[in-house]
Amino acid sequence: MATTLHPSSIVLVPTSVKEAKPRTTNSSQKLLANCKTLNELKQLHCDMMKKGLCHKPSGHFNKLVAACVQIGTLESLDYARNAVQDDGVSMPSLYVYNCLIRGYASAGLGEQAILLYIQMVVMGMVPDNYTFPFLLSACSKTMKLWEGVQVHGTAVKMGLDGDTFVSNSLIHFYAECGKVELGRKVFDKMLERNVVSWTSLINGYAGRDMAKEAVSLFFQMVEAGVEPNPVTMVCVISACAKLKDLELGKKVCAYICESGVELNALMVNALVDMYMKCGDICSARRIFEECTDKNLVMYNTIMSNYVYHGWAGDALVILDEILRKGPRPDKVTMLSTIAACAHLGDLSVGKSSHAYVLRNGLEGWDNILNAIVDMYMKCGERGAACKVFEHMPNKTVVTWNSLIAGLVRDGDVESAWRIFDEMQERDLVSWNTMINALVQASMFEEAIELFREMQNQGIEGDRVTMVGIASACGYLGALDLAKWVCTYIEKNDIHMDLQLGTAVVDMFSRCGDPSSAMHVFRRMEERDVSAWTAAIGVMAMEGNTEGAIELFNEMLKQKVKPDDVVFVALLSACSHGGSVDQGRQVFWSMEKTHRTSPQIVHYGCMVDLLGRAGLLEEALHLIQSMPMEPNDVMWGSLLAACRKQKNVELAHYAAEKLTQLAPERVGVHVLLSNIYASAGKWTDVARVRLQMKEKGVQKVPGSSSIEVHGLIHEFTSGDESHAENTQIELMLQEINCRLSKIGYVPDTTNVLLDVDEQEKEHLLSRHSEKLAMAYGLITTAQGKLQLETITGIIFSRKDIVLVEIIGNGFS
DNA sequence: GTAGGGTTAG
Repeated sequence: MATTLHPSSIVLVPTSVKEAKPRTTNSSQKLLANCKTLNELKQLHCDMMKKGLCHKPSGHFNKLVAACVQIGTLESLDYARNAVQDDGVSMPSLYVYNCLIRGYASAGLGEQAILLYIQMVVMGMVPDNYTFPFLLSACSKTMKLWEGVQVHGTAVKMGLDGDTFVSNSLIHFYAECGKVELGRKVFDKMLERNVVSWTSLINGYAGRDMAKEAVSLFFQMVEAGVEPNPVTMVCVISACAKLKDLELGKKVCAYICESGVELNALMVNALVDMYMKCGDICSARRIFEECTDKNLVMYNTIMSNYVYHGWAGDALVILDEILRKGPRPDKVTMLSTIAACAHLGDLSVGKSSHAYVLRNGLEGWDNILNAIVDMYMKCGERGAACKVFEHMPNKTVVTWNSLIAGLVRDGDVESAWRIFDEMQERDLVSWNTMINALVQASMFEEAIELFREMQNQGIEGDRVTMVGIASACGYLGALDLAKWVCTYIEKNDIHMDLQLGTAVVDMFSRCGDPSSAMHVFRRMEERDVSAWTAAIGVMAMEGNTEGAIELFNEMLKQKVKPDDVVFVALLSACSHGGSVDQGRQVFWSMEKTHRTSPQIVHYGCMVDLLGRAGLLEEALHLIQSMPMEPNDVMWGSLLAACRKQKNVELAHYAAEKLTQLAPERVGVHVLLSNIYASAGKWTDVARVRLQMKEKGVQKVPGSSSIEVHGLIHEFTSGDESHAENTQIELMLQEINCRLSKIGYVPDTTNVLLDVDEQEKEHLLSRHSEKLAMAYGLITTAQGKLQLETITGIIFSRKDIVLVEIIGNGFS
């Protein structure tokens, strides 16, 4: 044995036990404490046993257990526990139990720690004020609230709840279990609070989405005269990072500078993270560069923040730096790297990262495999993703979510929905992924139905859910639902951030409620160019050119830089408002004032604007003179204008161009046939329709929907499928009767079918919008009233029929 | 002895 012993211990082995006993005791204990590995320790233990030195509950034995805990591996902890339990006769000391409980707790093996506690109590030992903090830390890691509460109860019974250490641990424990308010109660009852008490509660708030409370508690602490230490600083800085509040972060930084607390690596890292989360990259980089002992965590912080902000390329630049001069990348580095690859669609780096993960045995960590599945899906490598997925031993909800999101991106909503249905466990992200997938696939009613199902299962929507639902609602034009969405957001205290605010503005705009849209817009805390575009879109929807231009000028005043899209909204406002001059002005100002060249889409807007105004020649000239090749949209737009102006010759030319560019476009045939029809050229109509039939092109029938009591009812022209068709039929007769009484004569020029006048009138009386309106009139109280008074618009959709009626003297 | 940094999916 002695030959393999650590050299220094050989020197200290006594020659005579009697002579050296006092010295040996101290030296052996010192040796135990210095052991770096379990093997070293085992040998020493064996040696001491031979000399009869290591009996329970001697000081030697205590030190042995402490040394095992110090080493901290699972093996060393089990070795100590076996030593404690070996004879089952002699009683180990309380110190030994405390030590072991602490060891298991800090190794993350809370269950074992709790078992030891139970064993100790069963043996009749009385826990002390050291036992509880260790045990509570074990409980918080395994997140069992009821176990912690029992410990709390015992501590109270034993009169130890007044102990500062015990109370501090209780605060931490409750916060970890998500019950920070219980931690607050403990804090409030404390007679003596130290810096750890404050820090524990600050950290509890910061970690539970109550970062505001955390920062305010920090300033209360300073006011109370308690000096914060580096740990407190780290907690409060990370609270500022969570709030993304740069001003507050700077205030805390200023305090740190004043107080003279020395920066340690953790604080530097927290500061770098805070500055990056607040968007102040320069300050973050400066602090990082100035730090003389950069560690991997700091690199990881910068990388993950770059990925978070969507600057995946910059993240990979940092990776290069790590590989050149930094420490070896670890699993967190690789997680950010893989996420960056997913973002960039960089399959090559993605694949080598996957290989690195496998080579370095990092694949045991579920998160990294999830990220790999996600990366392959985002790089379009469905096969590779599925292969990793199939071999994953622990598929979590995140894994499934990545998969369904990937399928959705692939456009395979059907598969995504099937997997979603089969999922054993769904979280909010699963629901949001699926709801937004349906919205993207224009399956708006299904999206709303799924949202209802989600609520039925007791899950409430968040910001992301509501962005999807607001968008679905807008496309459906369901105003009642839109109002409900707005109330839901308020009631559930969902933060109206830029994205949600913009979605809600757009929703009201599409539902034909401009005043609600503008009300929401005016209340938005922050407005970017997309938000302004949505508001300008409200004006466009109303054909309010002046309003749109005013908003645009206001936007410029607030130093928001216009982008391509806002000009589209602006031009469309001019177009809908029939404001040709303003439209031209906006168009030319793009280059002159805003130094941006009009894109093809802007030329398209101009063609639309000129076409609607009947300036077909000017529109054609613009198409012919623009610096890029005209696309099918422009010709389509011109064609539509020709139809309105009944210019068959130009229509023919535009249609030809259009067919060359997009032979598959259904609209061309339909429009062309309609143009021929309106000019009475029925032989040409027949020819086009025959062509359509030959090519297998079918017009998707137009439909109108109406929302009644929160349900959407959809009608197509001549639709008789509705359950209440008989009543609808009666109402149509009633409407027609009333209309003719006041002298209404249907305008049949838009019925582009080769049928006689009577048939045209019949078709017109049953087109989809009229059916939807008739249904609205019989099903809503407001509708019934409307029939009697007919004073305004009862529909959420702008309704041609209604315009027709009002235009004929109904209002 | 109690409190502290970077972590995937929508």
